[in-house]
Amino acid sequence: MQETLCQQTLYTDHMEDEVDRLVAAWRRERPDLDVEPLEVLSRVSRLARHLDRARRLAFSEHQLEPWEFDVLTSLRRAGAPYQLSPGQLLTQTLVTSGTMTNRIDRLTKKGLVERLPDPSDRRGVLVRLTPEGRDRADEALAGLLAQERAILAQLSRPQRAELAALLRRLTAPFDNVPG
Amino acid sequence: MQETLCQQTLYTDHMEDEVDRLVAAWRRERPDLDVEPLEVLSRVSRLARHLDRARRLAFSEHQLEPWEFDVLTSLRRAGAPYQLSPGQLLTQTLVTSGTMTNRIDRLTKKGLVERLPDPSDRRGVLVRLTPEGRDRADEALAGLLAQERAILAQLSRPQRAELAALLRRLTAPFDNVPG
DNA sequence: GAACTATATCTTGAGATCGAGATTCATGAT
DNA sequence: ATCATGAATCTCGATCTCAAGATATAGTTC
Repeated sequence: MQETLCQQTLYTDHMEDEVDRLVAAWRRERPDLDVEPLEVLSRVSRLARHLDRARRLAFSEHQLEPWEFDVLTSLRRAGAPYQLSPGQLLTQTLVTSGTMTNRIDRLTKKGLVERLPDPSDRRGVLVRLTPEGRDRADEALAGLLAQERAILAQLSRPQRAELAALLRRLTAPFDNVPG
Repeated sequence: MQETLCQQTLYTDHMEDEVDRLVAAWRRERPDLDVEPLEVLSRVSRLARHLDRARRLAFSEHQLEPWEFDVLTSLRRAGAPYQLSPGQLLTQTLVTSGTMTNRIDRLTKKGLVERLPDPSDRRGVLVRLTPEGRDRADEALAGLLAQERAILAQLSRPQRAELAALLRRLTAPFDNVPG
């Protein structure tokens, strides 16, 4: 079973992508450099951009922007009463504090979240999902999962698990240190 | 050798990351949904954002922004005479045409690229790297590769190859169809 | 309990991106 | 030749993001 997995992955399906062309170009132009790192990390960056575009399309059916989705779902999965501090939202969405203030302002105007004073820390604020915000998040999530499933159909289930495990080893250092 | 690879990957090093927490939260809040796709694609998106931040830092030593690096290196690896059409730059950098026009304007002002009329198509333009642009690209690339190597040190060489192959299967459909 | 240091959030201004539409030229059919 | 269609690039306005600094409050040490 594991051998099958590896053989599949390592030896079949050599359809080229832009990164193959990019790496080949570097090897021609700069044969003195080892560009192996690009094989992984350029693919990550490019795939993320493709995903952004696809998500923007998927969400437009629900009149949601990707950034709105990110904030609303962070609150949604926090569980009832669906509230987090702006600081917690920062670590989930990986944007700066100025950006988050702006996002909360706009979502408040749209009636999808509301700001409450933090009862235990007068410096702080809590952002809470409104019932409408919760519904919008749930709808959009279902759509996103359908789209992502289609993209991942290129891989078998064990391949997806393998991929997730390899990626985790790269993300964990970022997520677990001050970063 | 392959068995070793798989065993390592599948069974060791279970340091958690934000996506593990995110997936656990969804399974608690929405046990009716299958959120397995997030294990892969949320990691891709988040890792890309971490990489963006790291790149911005690495490039600041060379007074380059990530977007400048992307354009300059696209031209650099095209080989002498280091020129491409704006359209070719679009497919490499995955931005819109308005963005690319703006980028070329700014790089021209900085003296890193220049615009030439396309001799074979009077609608078209060619963007050419200046000698200084070429040097800046080469310097920054070396720095980037060093940084990326450090990030990838979490994985063995065969694991990196495996990861690249799995990612290729996801990027290839985007890169090879109209998209 | 006063002074410091650290934390949480917000404000601001500059810059970058996007989408839609306009412009200019190429290509192919009639 | 003329027209229609399509392609390549640019223009423009709105929006989004970031970085740096400002403000207010919490802890901590003496």
